Amino acid sequence: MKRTFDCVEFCKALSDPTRQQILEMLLEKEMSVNEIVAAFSVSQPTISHHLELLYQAGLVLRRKDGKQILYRTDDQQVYFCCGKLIAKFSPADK
Amino acid sequence: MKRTFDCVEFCKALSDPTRQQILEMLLEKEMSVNEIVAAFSVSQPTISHHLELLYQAGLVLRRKDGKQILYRTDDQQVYFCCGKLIAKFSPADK
DNA sequence: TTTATATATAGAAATATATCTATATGAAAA
DNA sequence: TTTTCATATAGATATATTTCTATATATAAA
Repeated sequence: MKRTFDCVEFCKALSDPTRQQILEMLLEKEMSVNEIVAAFSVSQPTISHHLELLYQAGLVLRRKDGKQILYRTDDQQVYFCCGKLIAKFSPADK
Repeated sequence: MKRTFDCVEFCKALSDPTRQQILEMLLEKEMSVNEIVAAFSVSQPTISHHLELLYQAGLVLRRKDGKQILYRTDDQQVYFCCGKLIAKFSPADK
């Protein structure tokens, strides 16, 4: 599977507490936007904005299911990115 | 060695290209502020600001040497933080 | 001591980000 | 079809971040 990696984009995607929580939630289960909204105290457009950002960074996957859009964390990609991060800043890997 | 870890603060510290470059440079060698400034095209106060941010995040160490302040990456801490990040978002660790 | 050098801090300006309300879009149900 | 529901987009606002210039501080050299 071909993957791209932009280390700054990856870290920016994780540099907000709401996005980190979303990503963590979506590790466990696929959820619709409304379900995610229900778990936070910010508006639906704000959640959609965070989801779009995570999607652009390649950290979540999404699919349409009727009226809903279901999101889930791309845990393989997240793992891949964490590996790249370690490789960049801990090359010796003590 | 006791360490603290704030996953959002860690990612924020890495969410800027200049700071990532600084951190990478300081993996290899200890450098004074002026030496770091010389490697970039931004002002000395801007570099000092980034260094302070990295320092507050615990990612660099510093010591005084005469008139100069020498900075270096705390590679143990960076490695520790990367580990925490993986643990948070890739708990299964496939 | 005065002067020069290295770094930090203060304050302002420009840019980016997070958030909101209002509305558009698109799909399913009535 | 029309209505309803789920999500996205547009546009505005508030806040945070990055950057600058000017200046303070602290150390070493003259």
